[in-house]
Amino acid sequence: MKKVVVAGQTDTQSCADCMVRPFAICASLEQDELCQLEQLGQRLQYRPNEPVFSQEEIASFCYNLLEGVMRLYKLMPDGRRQIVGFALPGDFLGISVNGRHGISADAIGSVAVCRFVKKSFAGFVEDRPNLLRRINEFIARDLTEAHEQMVLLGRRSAEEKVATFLVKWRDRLAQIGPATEMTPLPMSRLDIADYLGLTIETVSRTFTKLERDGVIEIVQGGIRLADAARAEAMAAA
Amino acid sequence: MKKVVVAGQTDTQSCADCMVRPFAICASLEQDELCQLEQLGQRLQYRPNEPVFSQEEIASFCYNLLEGVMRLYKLMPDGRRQIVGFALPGDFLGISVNGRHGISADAIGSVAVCRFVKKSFAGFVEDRPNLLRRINEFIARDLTEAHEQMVLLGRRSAEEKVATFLVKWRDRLAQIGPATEMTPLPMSRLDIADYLGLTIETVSRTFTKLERDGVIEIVQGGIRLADAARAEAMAAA
DNA sequence: CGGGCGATTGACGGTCATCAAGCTGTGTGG
DNA sequence: CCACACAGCTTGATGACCGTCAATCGCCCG
Repeated sequence: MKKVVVAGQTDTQSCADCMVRPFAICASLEQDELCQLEQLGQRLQYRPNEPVFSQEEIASFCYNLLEGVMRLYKLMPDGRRQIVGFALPGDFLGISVNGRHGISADAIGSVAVCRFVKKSFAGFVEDRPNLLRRINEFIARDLTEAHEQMVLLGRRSAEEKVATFLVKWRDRLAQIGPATEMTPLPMSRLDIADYLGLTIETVSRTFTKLERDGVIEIVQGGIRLADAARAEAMAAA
Repeated sequence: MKKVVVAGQTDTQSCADCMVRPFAICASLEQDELCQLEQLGQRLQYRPNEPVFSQEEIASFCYNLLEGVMRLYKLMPDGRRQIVGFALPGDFLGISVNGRHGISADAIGSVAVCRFVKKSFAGFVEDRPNLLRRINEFIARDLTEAHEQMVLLGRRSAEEKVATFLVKWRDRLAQIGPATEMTPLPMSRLDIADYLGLTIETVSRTFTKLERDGVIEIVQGGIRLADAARAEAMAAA
């Protein structure tokens, strides 16, 4: 029986049968440590488009994403938005540099997280170099991806941006789940536009152009990479 | 007497009188640890435009930047370049995620670094949670700055990009050295263009426009923020 | 059936890239 | 001492790419 829990309420579910553990920071923990950490975590569920934390907010918690997809973004004072990443199960969120969140995070569809009070989590991490190193690797990976995204934003054309996004998104999904013929796109066109530094219209036009050119096929809720080789060529490096 | 050392040669100089220690990861070390680390580090000097490490190269070393400015960048197969950051004294470089460098790094002017063999450095860090946490904070800060740079690249106009760059560069210099009336720009216009996702012509035009508008004054080797308030308004958030 | 939201398509214009000169300062050699 | 070369920077003319504004479509759901 699946229990539906709304944000703010807790659930009791064991780390033992956590699907994302091999992908999460928890993979660096021994069995007994895992039990200790379990005491600190709280399982929460968020509904579509519900905010999880916000830019400038005091960063009291950090999160393991268990299920669903989140958008991570920054807003400018005049409302312009830049999505800096999409989070998938296994991702660790909420690291902050000055006690406040540098970005905002929303659920895209339904989302389940494992939430920790930052202070107690920090205490747990304190003298566990294994876990510290694992967190290190996670941030370093994020930084590497951020560098690649800068290349995309600063130096690629609209068509290259869209193709690159689709190829990388497919690859990320393949890493955490079974490979599928169809690549689901849970985020809206507007989300994609704000991720790629484009407008929604340009994204839409580029999708249809790629479809006309036989590179992709647009299907309900996602796309199919009809000519993966050509898409990968556009995404080169 | 100042000793000039070229890349590949060593120098013996003590961490005790290291100017950048308070800004570097070393600030988290006790006196005795500092001495141990000193055994592992090697002081090296690089000439203007000399590469320090390169994308895809096996990452055998990591570096503390002691003096000078470096450009950190990624190259696309067709030669397009995106500068992902400029490094200043105190910065820690060479973190890699898969054993290979994700970016390239050059000296811009003359540069001095403290170089460590990654393996021995990793051994030193191993069971020093203080240092691990400090490195964590450094990467997290880099990631936060990367997020801000994504907003700039994806969502700001050319004028906003240049103004933002100048304001932030001035602020960074102020943090590690004495505040000065003139803001030196050791990097070329092309470097600035490749950092902001623009062409050199657009950067040049924007500089002259900002000067005509009384926002900046272009001087030998740098600029003066004539109307800092207006520049900061353009850089808002 | 009608309302509403997300996506698509079209017409148009602006911003910034491209191509091409010309400029400025610095170093070099006759 | 001046001509010259060269690299970095600036300026100008032109146009492409993508943003803006607006209309329409398709789909879901009440």
